[in-house]
Amino acid sequence: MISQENNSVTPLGAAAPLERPPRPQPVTLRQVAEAAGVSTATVSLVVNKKKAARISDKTRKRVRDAIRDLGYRPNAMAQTLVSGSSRFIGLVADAIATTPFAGQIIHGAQDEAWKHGYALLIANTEGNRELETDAIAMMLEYKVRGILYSTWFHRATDVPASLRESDFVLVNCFSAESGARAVVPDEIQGGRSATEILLKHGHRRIAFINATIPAPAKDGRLQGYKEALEAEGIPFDAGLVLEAYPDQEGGYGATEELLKRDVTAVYCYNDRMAMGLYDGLRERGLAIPDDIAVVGFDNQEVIAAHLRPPLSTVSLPHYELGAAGVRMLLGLEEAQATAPTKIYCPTVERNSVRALAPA
Amino acid sequence: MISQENNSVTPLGAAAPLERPPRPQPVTLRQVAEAAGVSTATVSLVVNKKKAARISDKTRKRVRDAIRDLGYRPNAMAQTLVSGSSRFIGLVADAIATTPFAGQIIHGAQDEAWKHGYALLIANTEGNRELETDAIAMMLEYKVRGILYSTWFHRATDVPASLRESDFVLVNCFSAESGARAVVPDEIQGGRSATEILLKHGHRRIAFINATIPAPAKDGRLQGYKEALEAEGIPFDAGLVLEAYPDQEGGYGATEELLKRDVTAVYCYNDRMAMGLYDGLRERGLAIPDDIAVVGFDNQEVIAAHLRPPLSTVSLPHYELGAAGVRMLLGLEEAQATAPTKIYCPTVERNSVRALAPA
DNA sequence: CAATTCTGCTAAAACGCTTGATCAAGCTCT
DNA sequence: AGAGCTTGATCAAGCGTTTTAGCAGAATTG
Repeated sequence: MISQENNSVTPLGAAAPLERPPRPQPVTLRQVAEAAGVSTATVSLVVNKKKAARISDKTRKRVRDAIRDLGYRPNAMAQTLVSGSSRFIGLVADAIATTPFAGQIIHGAQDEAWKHGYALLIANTEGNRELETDAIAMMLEYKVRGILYSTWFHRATDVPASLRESDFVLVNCFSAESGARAVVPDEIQGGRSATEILLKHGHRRIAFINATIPAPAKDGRLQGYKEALEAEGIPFDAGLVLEAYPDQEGGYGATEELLKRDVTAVYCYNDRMAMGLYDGLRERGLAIPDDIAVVGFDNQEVIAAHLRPPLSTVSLPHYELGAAGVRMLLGLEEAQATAPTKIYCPTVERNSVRALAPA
Repeated sequence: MISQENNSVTPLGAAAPLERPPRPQPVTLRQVAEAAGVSTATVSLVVNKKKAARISDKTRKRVRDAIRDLGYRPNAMAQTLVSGSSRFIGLVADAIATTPFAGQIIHGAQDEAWKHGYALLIANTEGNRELETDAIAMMLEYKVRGILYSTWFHRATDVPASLRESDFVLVNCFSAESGARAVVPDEIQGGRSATEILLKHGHRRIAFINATIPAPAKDGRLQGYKEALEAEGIPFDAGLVLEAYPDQEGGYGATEELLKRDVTAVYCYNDRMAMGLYDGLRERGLAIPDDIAVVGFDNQEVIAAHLRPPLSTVSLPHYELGAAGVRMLLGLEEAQATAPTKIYCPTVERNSVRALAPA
């Protein structure tokens, strides 16, 4: 039995639950109109700063005062009802927190949306198809201006049927079929850039530790590597391409094989592999960048910027992906009819590469 | 002057911009009612599965068929207008993408909100006070059920005035003044747990590398360390507490000092410092966990799980923070009147700690 | 000075939905 | 047979805005 001592009127005891006072009903347009002694139409006109409207300065001021005094806030729901479409953009993501990647897409989308007066409505589906359908339904019911459908790693996807009931843009993924607008990172250019970092420091024998798992990134980054070599007139040597699982353990495990290749530099499929490789190299007494230069891919800040030495890498432009997705959705940026729009992957140079001393 | 060639009816050239066909007006309740030959009231009743309503099975079916045929979706804005309060919960964050932390708060909040039929409306303020005010205003206009105000690291904050116009809960931060509900990680317990990992493996001389910058975490984690030692009857030795900037470089730089202390184990303020420390230790030829045991704090997956050896640490429960925030907002979980509600920080044991061989 | 144009403001419909009040039938009781 | 239920459905008001058409009076014009 709970003691009855808590019946005291204002319990100030340590564990007393917070009493939330009921909120007053929000102030409406009508109340403002009454307070200012004008019609609701007038108030609306003032609130929305309609240029065309003819309202005397006197009235205008009275209305504004009333608004301030009452603390009026327009009811966006009512506005939306009238206008037919909300100032929402929906973002459905398959993994919000697994990596910082999705966070950056959200961030970019949110900033850009905000810039154009839109708010972001997000839903996390964890890859669950049913959740996804529900999430899209919810967004549709809220009459979103459009939906950004995003994945945390670059891949092909199929477009859920209900997505077609709204405007939508695929972000960080694409669909083979029908003209769905999409924006993805330019993996090929990224791979080229990564390789070029090494090239421009004089390296000629450059290994590439690719991922084992199939993905657009796997193909694109390899292709970029080839293009960069070719541009320098270096023949592609398939023997210099290794494959490993794209994480720290994979990079670590590839060390042995790598060293057999007698290269002066390595380009890793991603930063996590580079991190593992650092360990492998160090265990064998090899110094970065003096004994071997390393570049990664992804620019995962927590890792790349703080490795010893800091890792040169190529950025996956997730923020830009989100922002570009929004622009495309709003029709501010044109989509290509035939293929996903590719976003540039910028180079980030740190200290894991050094000019090769002439032999 | 733009060339007129684009006037061709359907440009099919490779770079032709995608023509978006105008969307048909969404189907309304009224249209469904007409199609089914009933009143809108009836349709509303069956859509909302009102138990009390008396609708014959025949009618019910006709309505449902019409709904399906027309592809009707309720207009949530209209519903909200009527009901007065939306199914939105707002989340304002000061840094969505800087760390994975905010992502996890969002994730937890979104999952929990969804579970109760709410959608998450998010805004990123980047710490900008003006943006913050705008974001909150927007949420108020959308008549959110309440607002979660979150910070990416645990700290004191002051509550923006406009926040008080709505229900709100502070997440990962707290306010000294007035009874604002808040939920924060239990830093003390976390510090205790971290130390206990070491203790239970037989370590007695345990160093603590604390942060230099003041924060609830700094005090709490230290206090937890003291409590754990005390519980084991080990006198606190201030000489075993170092301080460094809480990142990789800080941890690396602390190595030297640490080794002068002649300890068998270290507890680092966070995983990033531990990562730096790994490098420092390795450079000096010391092996983890054999020569020295290490535990971190935060459980930053990308780092902790993939260091060599994987790092034992304590989790910062960001997901739970977000989820608990939502529950508290919805009144499903009681807030304490006097202090922020503290969320448990779970231990994550990996391989950076080994039982100390008896001397 | 009458005709016209401006100026400042309002009335009222519409947006899509919910819900309490109401109603017409068909039943079941005495 | 009439009173009283029950059943199945409709009516209509109202939620808080926006916006078009229109109106009264003042100012300008010829």
